[in-house]
Amino acid sequence: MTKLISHQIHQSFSNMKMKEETLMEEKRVIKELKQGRELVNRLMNNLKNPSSKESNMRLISGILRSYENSIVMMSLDQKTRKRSPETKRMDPSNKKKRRTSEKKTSEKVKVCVGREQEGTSQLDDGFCWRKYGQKDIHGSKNPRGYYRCTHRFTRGCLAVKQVQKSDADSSCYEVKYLESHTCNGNFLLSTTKHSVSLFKEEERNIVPKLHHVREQSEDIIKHMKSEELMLSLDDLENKKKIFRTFSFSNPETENTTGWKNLMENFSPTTTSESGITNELISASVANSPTDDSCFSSLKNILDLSYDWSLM
DNA sequence: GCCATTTGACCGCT
DNA sequence: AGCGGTCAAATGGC
Repeated sequence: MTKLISHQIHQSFSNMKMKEETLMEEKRVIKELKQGRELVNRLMNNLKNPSSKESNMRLISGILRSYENSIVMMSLDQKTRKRSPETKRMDPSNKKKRRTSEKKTSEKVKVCVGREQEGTSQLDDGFCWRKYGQKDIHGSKNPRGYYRCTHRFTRGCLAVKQVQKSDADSSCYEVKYLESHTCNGNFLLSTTKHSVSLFKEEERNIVPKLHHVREQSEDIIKHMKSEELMLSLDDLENKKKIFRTFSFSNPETENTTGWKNLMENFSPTTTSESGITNELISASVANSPTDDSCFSSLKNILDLSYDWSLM
């Protein structure tokens, strides 16, 4: 009895912790926006007094960063706040309605097939996942497992995957990835929304090594464009005669034709080896997010080393 | 005791 | 109304 009570207290503390985290998140957003406002004021001063030594470009970069961080934090906040503990079960009369227009914007990406790992029902794709649900799916023999990134609350990573055992081949799993990992803290990578992972029995032991390489080269990657990153990985993979993961970069910053050409050059060897169909890749390209970002456009201008001091 | 998983309930969408 | 995705209390393993 006392054990049960203490456990419930513990759970309540966990819920309180979640609430605290939400409040802290709000404060961080406000702080971020205030910083942005401050930078705008300084930029305006600069424009009024051209003699000022402060770099306009640096100020603009700061403003963009501030807005981007706010957007990231707010989108996370909306998703995690869908249902609070006190709105459920505690007081059934105080049920909170879900917002109707809040249609999930995650890009449904891909289905890929993997093989069962001995002694575990999980596929090791190199990331840490936490299961948060399981559902029997209408018309399917096997239930679907719902996983999210372990770092969802600590690093705000929104990556989610769905794993379902194939009806046709019980040793195979269909894995669907929604959203991408942002837990590496790399915003360039965070805009890489689409990824396909393939899991083969003989490749599993290579996965951690690849992640080690990825972490080590994080600083280098920050200064690389996505295409370069892909090609580097491709090169790495070719050297080892393996292929496991490739990422679709965000077309916001890419030329679409160039992107498709790249994929066409990229896919023939990999697809034949891995079993992924060209249709899948085409669909993935077609599914690429199209929402335009003013920020990325501005960033492009900045990247082109536009001389802002001339303003 | 802590943490991950399980599982029934909740809720939006079609 | 039924389905699929998510939540969170309960449970189990270490």
